[in-house]
Amino acid sequence: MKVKRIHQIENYLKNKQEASLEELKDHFNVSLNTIRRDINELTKSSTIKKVYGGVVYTKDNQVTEAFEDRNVSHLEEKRKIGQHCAQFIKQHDIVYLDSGTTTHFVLDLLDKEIEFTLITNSLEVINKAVKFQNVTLIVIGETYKRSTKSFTGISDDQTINKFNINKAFMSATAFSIDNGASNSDLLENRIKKLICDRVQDIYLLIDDTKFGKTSLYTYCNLEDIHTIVTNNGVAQAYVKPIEKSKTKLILL
Amino acid sequence: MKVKRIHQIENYLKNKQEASLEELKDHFNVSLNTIRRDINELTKSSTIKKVYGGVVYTKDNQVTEAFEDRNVSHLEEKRKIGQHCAQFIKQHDIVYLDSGTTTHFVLDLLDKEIEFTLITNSLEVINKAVKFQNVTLIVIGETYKRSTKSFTGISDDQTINKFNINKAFMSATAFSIDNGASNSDLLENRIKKLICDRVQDIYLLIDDTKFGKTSLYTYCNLEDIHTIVTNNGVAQAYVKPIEKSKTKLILL
DNA sequence: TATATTTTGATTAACTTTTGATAATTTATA
DNA sequence: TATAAATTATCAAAAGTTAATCAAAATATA
Repeated sequence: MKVKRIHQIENYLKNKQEASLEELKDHFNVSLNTIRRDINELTKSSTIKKVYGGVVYTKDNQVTEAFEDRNVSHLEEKRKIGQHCAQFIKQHDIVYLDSGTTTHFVLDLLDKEIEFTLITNSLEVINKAVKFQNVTLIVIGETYKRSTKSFTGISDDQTINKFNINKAFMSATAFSIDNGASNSDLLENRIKKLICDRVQDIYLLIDDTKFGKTSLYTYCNLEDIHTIVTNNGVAQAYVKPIEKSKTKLILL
Repeated sequence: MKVKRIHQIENYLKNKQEASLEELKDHFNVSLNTIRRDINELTKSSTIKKVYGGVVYTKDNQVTEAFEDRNVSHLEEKRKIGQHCAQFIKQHDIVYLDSGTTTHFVLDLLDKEIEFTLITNSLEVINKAVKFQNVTLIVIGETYKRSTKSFTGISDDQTINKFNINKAFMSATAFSIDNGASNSDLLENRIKKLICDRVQDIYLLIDDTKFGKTSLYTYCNLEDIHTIVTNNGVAQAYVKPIEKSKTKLILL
């Protein structure tokens, strides 16, 4: 009985963040005394703090955007790569911005006056894009995937196929001369493939650590990529073949 | 409870941006002296600044929901209505949360442990829902509409029709006994209608100012609504007919 | 079933917060 | 600069909270 109630109290506090002892007494129909004893036990084991007259649940509830960025590797390279691509978006473009930790930076330096259509499946891109008054924002994908902060899973290919996209800014888990741009998630791969099949200019935004690797599913080959934007540090073994191809290489 | 009041003061200021000490004294029913002491504590921990005769909330760098809430009328009623509905969401429910300024509050007091599927077209709901680890989050609608912060326009009705939703928490521009729940945007109306045609239990979350009015398009009639949740202040002229109907009425 | 153990609620004394009053000081502005 | 209003500091009374004690009730164990 007691253990069960203590657990319930913990849950109650998790949701409400804070509560007075009076409130808990009424809610759990026990005496103030009992609540006190329960709270005494809880404060030992849980992240609950006692304050005069009540309790507060202390656990970092808010993870800020900046905090999330802190765990991104090669952040500054990615920022540079993304921001460099802002210049490629022109008036009346129909643009696809991929999910990932690089592509959303494209919007950071983008002129707020440009009118264009932005198609994306990335929640980070969506939240940055809503601030652009002249952007027509379209989301594709249905089911939210926490690990990539993107909406994956599309009900039918027609949803994507009806858009005439002229520029796509893509991310990738890996890139190699032979296997092109690849990633590891099947649902995401399906969207990437559908986009790349339809778009005129594919921009691949990857930092130098992605080169010479291959992930599970290829979604696009080297010859289909219009421009690769990356940071300086790519080995000559990869630079040479790209320079021989018709794909443009930008080293930042 | 001191801690609770201080927290409430902080929230109050987040919404109002600024307040005089007199105003705070009246709102929280404590002495000026106590408010002063509370403010002193708050200025240490929060982004609140003391000015002569009052306090101001200095806008923080994160995009807070509170900032957006600033211009919402009847905010406290809406918060109460939304938060009250948290209890209706149970394990394994498939829930639709409508766009609007009330419905997203449902998530504020919701148990983070409950596993359920959440379908929505509201960006505010999406951004609150991503913090729930046990929620399967599905977005419907494609094109972002700034005025309602929601995704409207769906490529085909099948997208919605494939979900078996059992509870829908709906907002409305207006509600009347004869014309039911109505709103003014055609694209939004289409989604609302599709949802209401398929869902088992329709909860209508509206503040008292919406009663006795009719907007352009009706999406749902009184007899189809399971429960109306509103604040106390609804005229008897509307309360009586609802109580006679099979629709439940909750006055907060 | 009887007995030990735990949990509970009532009581109360010790303690903390809140309050309002007063007086001295600071601040805004006419 | 004068004046009114706001602020700070201090204090003691009032109100609310806590922790300790103890007996009754519930529960577990022999």
